[in-house]
Amino acid sequence: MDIIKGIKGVKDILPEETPRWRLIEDAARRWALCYGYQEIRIPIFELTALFARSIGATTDIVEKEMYTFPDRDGTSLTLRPEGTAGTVRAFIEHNRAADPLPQKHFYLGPMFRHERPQAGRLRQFHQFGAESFGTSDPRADIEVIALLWRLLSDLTLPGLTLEINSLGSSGDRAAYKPILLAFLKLQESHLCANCRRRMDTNPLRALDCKVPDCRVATESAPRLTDHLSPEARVHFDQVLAGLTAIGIPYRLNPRLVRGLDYYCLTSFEITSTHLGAQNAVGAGGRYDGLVEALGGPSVPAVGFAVGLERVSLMLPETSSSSNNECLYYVAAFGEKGTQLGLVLLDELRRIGLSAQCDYRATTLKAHLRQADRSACRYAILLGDDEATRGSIILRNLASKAQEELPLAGLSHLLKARTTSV
RNA sequence: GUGGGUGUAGCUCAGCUGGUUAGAGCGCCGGAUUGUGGAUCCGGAGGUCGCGGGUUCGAAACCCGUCACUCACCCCA
Repeated sequence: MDIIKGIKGVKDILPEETPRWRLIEDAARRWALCYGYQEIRIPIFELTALFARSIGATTDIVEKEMYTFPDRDGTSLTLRPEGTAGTVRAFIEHNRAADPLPQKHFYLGPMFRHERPQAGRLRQFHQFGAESFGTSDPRADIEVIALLWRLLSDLTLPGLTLEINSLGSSGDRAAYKPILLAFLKLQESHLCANCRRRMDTNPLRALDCKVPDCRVATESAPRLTDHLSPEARVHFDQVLAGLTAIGIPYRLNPRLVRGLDYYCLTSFEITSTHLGAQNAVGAGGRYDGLVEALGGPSVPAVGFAVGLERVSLMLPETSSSSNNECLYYVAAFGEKGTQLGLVLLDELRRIGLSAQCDYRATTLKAHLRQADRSACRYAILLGDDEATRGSIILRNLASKAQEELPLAGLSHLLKARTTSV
């Protein structure tokens, strides 16, 4: 019979890897809480219409990357391809705008996109994201970027660069588009087929095309940042000044155009030289119109998302080991020893001392080998000799020092010792 | 969706221009040590050579197809 295998692009995170994931997730939670963001847990699937309306009907995500399926009554549902849409939906649905506190949320969990897998890209992948609602002040942009930057720096990820741009207001982009389009028309013969198509759909995307000829052709293109309204210009300058004030280095990238429709004004991306072709670790921006577009009140917002697989790929080995450790190995063998060992093991665990045993082992030698492998601190030797004496031998596996202790009340004695240290 | 690379033991990989019983290292189990782990030595288990077809006296190797994995494009975290 054929074995059933996992789905393409969907990976198991095995026990050897979970400590590094916990390290990442714990750091993300810690930093988010530290910045005053509260965890929100939103569903893994939503009505398809939510994503179509928020992300943009003509984006690749919506056009060809969503896991969409009909519910039993025919309603179209979709596994979430990102977290902002659901967070905004929840924000509107529960009328959070009425809450006087600043609404700052973070989330952590799996996302789904039907793409061809490659290094740093999976069909089920994990994101940590933060969303700040209700504040149009540039300090909110700075705060969000700082949270992202401090988190990634804390994890000591190598080769990080913060790139930043302003997309202006929707009005700015509307005014800029014909100017850009006129320029692209002149260069049309030098552009790739893709970019020629983009001239009709989303001309801004031609600016961050990776085809070398296109880069050359658009080198002297008019810049969106030169066509910002005074308000957008001030906002952008304040964000940059704030980043400088708190010591976060950035690089202006006038070509940085985010793929999702809902972004406006500040747009940023953190890349690393230590990833493969997918070098973006985290990215985000401001999306002032989204809440209203989804039927809520007019509420400004800014946020980001980090790809946790990409963080994991970059995480230095040194920071993630030394976990999963167990304190006691109960080496119970022989007829009476085995019986007493079963009880002792349970007593240790009930009192909160981690303990394990390999039930397959029948000899002391086999037990000690397992104790060594499982990296326990101590082995408790309990054979028939000890059983008749009513004692055990406590062996320090590192120093090999042994001492005989009474079996009665052993778990309390050991508990008292570990807490007094 | 498009292109390249790779599929041999649990893992990492050898395997010559086709040649007889398919190999190594690591890991695993056992023994040397009848109640003391890691080191050493000895022994053992473990393989539909991704799958299907073809060429051939003979295929892990050559040809065709197919699937999987992987990297890259598109795009994105």
